[in-house]
Amino acid sequence: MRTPSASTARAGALTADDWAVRGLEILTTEGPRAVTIARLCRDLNVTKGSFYWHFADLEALKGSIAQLWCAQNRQQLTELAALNELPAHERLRAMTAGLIDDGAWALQRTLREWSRTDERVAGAVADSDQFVFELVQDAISELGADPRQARTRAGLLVYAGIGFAHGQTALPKPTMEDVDDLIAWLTEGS
Amino acid sequence: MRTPSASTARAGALTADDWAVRGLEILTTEGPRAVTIARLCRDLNVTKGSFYWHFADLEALKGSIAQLWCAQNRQQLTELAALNELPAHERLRAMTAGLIDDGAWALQRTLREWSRTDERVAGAVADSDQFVFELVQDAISELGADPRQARTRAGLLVYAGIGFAHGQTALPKPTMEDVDDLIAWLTEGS
DNA sequence: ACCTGAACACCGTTCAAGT
DNA sequence: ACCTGAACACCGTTCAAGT
Repeated sequence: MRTPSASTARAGALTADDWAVRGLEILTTEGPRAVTIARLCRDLNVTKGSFYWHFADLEALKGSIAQLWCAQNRQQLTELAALNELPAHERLRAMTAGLIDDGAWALQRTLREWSRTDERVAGAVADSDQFVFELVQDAISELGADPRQARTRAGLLVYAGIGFAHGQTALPKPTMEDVDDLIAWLTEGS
Repeated sequence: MRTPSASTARAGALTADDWAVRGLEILTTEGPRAVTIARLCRDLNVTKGSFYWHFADLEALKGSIAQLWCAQNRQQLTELAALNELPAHERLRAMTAGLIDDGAWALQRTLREWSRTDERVAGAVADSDQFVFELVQDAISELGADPRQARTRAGLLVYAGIGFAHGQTALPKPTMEDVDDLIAWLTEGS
């Protein structure tokens, strides 16, 4: 990733990827309001003109950042799915537990926000959601639900996960005990 | 609402409320990016200095807009709760149906976004969530769930609703048939 | 009490010109 | 191919001055 894409690139020259990497770093540590062209230029020691050679506009950068995030995210989820050895029940439990105390909501929220104004971001987020949905659906299926049940219940769970990440509201935060109850109930016969 | 709050106010003078009302209009019809001080000044035929007499900064305006939205929202929900005559089952159905095809997500999404940077907005959104949660919890209770079940299941439903509003992703959009299934299943005994 | 007018800092975007 | 430098439009914020 550190090597320039084309062999003709000069020594200190930047790649579009360099901008995206630094952008994701800033987004992660300082939030969306800090991701600005002027700020990136300061960090990378170039002027704004350089940015506009690599990207059409700010939206395009957001798209690249989103793709980077999507790749990382996908890998993390794949590791999680590699818990395939565990019984489906345990897999579900691990996924929801990860959701509740993981600090990665903030990123996800911002990406969803961006996806409203940028097609590329929307695509990356949709990919991620689809991936999670299938993991959950498979787990519920293995526990003996018929296909229709597995689909609607997986949808309910995944939507609830997204809602939990976006809520952070006055609603009661589920305890691990609640989660166990819900999973047991989700995976009962109809 | 059109009459100035203080009796000492001059004829053409603006109220803080006037700014909030116009702000909510713009937010509703053109989205969050259009809600800008300069734009409001154009619409209201005043200069920016006028804005800063009424509000400390842009965040303060957002807070006022949020409170306005919260009031409207609360009233709408109360009407919905006035379906108290209907069996609880029908109430749940009406609420979820309203969620699925209502076009009011966009507003809610923006308000949640704003609530991350403004305490007042966060308060208004929390109020709204709490209100919905109690409606759902009561309905589920009436259908014979014990208090603990009612709490966790209502949480699951409400979070799923929030997630659905924020998702708009690649996930399957639930049909009304799915909703009926889920409600029936939600309100079964453990 | 309520607003104007002018200023300032900051950001996104464009583009001719450099190497 | 990759970047500088300077310009422009636009927005948020401040503040002295007006009525």
